[in-house]
Amino acid sequence: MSEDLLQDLNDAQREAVLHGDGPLLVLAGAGSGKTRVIVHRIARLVRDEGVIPWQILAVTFTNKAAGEMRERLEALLGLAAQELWVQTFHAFGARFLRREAARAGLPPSFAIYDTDDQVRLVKRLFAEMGVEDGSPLTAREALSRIDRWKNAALRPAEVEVSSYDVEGQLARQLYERYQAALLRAGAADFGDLIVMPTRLLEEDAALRARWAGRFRHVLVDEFQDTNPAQYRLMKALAGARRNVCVVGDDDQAIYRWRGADVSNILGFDQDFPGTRVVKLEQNYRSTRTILDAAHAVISRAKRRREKRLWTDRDAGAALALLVGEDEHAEAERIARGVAAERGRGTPGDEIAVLYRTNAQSRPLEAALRAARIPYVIVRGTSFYERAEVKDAAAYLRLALNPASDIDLERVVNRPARKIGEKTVERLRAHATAKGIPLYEAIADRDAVAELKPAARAALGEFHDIVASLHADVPALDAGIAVQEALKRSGLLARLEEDHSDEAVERAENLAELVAAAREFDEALLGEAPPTDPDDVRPPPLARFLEQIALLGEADAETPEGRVALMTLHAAKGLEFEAVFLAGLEDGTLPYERPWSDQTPVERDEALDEERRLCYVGMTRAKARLTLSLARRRMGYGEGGPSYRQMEPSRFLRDLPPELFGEAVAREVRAREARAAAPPLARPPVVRRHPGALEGEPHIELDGDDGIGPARPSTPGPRGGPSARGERISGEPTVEYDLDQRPSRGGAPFQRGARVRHASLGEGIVLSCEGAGMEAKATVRFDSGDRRVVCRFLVADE
DNA sequence: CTCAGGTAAAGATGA
DNA sequence: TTTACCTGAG
Repeated sequence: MSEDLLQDLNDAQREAVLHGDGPLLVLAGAGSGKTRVIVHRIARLVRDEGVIPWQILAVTFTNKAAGEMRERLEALLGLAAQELWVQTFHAFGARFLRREAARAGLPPSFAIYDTDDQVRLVKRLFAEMGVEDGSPLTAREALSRIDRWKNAALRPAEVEVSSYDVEGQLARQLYERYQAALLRAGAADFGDLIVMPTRLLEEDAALRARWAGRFRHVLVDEFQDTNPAQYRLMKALAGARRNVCVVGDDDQAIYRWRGADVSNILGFDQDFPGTRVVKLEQNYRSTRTILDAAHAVISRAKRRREKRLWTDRDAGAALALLVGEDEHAEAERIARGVAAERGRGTPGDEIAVLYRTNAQSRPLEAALRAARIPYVIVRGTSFYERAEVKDAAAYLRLALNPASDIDLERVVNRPARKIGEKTVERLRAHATAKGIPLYEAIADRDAVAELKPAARAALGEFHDIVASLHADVPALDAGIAVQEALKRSGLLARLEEDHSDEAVERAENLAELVAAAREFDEALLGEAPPTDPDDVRPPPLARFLEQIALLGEADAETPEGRVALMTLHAAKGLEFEAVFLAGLEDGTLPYERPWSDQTPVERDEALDEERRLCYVGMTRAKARLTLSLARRRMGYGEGGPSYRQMEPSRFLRDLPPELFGEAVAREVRAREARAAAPPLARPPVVRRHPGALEGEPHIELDGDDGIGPARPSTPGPRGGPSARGERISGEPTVEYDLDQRPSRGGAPFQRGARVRHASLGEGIVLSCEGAGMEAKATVRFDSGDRRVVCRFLVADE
């Protein structure tokens, strides 16, 4: 029976799949078939061990991972897979709390507040507490402290802050009020979805017995990313049976900033004595070259479990490196590289462009669009973050729970009903004094007595809308509920009056929301009735709203044929034939905040995490990996945006030159020899490697490339076509123009040169004085003539 | 008191 | 570029 489940597994994988009861730690390197092991293990438990699907809990961190796991389980188990508890930690927490809402002091239809809601709530509370806007503790900072406490599963009363830590004291006070306000509004934040179940289980033995009793097996994916609260939750659920299987890789721990604690994985076997440890070190994804490169980067991390992935695949293609003068030139080269990749027949959805920060996506998008390459930006959320969609969601949440003040404040004047800040403020004063929600205050004669008749009328109208939604909508299917909310609130009508492009787009988004809700309803129809007697399922609308809060984009799949653009964080768990990793510069990757005040230890830890992030990115590539960097990048200095000279990433310097191919290695050796002697002025060298094919891995650089010994670089503006090694179609593709760089000093821009400025746009240089960093140019922009420091200008082609 | 339009400032990762 | 605050018109 289980034969087919064990086929095509290596020994280590088979050991993990076949492991019986008791704790199991699977250390699974990138591309080692980790998901396969979890999926096959679950399938085996159900098929061969007779474990009932709803007795198995498998938690992941991302919706993507949960979705993939569920899909593969459905393929193996069919309908039986539906009742498996396969979901993210947070989705599990929400599901748990819906059932145990009363114990947590929440209504079963509690809303889940996102970061935006949290910030608005904190600002409100700060105002109540008399904390000024310019306080040293911003709302976001305060929330990040609260978040940290929640990651440690601390309740407000348990938080200890030194009496000298004034901001900490304030944050602690805020935490108390914040939590009370959430409860009053009948809402939970992301942290609560973990903390509340954890604490309820830990403190109530009967409850724990019930839940730990029902889950005969608990599996945790991406275990390296668990925070202490999640760890305790897992432990409580595993109970005395201790059938817990955790799978992870400390080299891929990239969520330390979210409170993840690698010691959960490093110390697991101590916390669960008798743990069986299985290591998966054979990689099935990447070529040897890619693995060697990734290892060169990760092996220099300060704190890690020693291990090395191996493969029986060939060395494969050499790494490629692209160097651009600035982020636009870098993006152009990447676009050309992507085009070449497609030219050799790689489907678009097997190509990814990865970067550290979302801000890097803009020039990449522009370049891909210019090259007519279809792409898609993969982001956790975006659709549900749109203002109009959030407005609609706020009406729906009010329909379920009118006491949610944050939602009410959001939409009380949307669409505009002439209810302004002042009106709300007065209303709030009454609500606070009487201890009632805003919704009730609106219906309270005393509260609205002093308002102007116009405001009173507008509020009354709004109250009627919410009241009617509250009366009619909660039991309806999600699709109809959304439609009703859009209609009765007037959101859609107002947009349809307006024929601007923006309004049309917003209306389309709302239509999209209705469609998503209908789809959701249809998916529910396909649900088999629960065989689990304890399974209580909330009504469709509540479930839809929960999905919105937890899932972000309903469909995270890359549309067919499109090149995927995403952050390194979003790339975890994915794989592509060809990967372009952009921005390999110190400051970008590793990312570094120039003003950060970290201790040396914190710096080391942060750098290690950047290293792991780089490792994650590199190991996404199956066959070809291209690295790229920009010599300078637009950033923010004092006095607005300006170009920063970037040094090649230290991670690049960790890579052995041979990985870029023999030609590069030879060149680097030659340069090393030359570096011993003082460099003389030499004419630009352009070497072409005969016989290389179009689209082959290649390297384009002009001087300090990060491979081999560093050489002092010339500060000051660069640019102009001379520095942008042109690649001529059909020509050989390995190019170096090692010593080509603009002359030192002199006016950096010729009269008549086309230039671009970050905020002023394109222009033509009229005159230019000074030299180097201090040079100033008079430029004719569309908006008029301006004198600008050349540093802020880029040569435009 | 609301609203629209302008200006200054921003600076990372996600459930 | 986008977003948050500010200012003046209605």
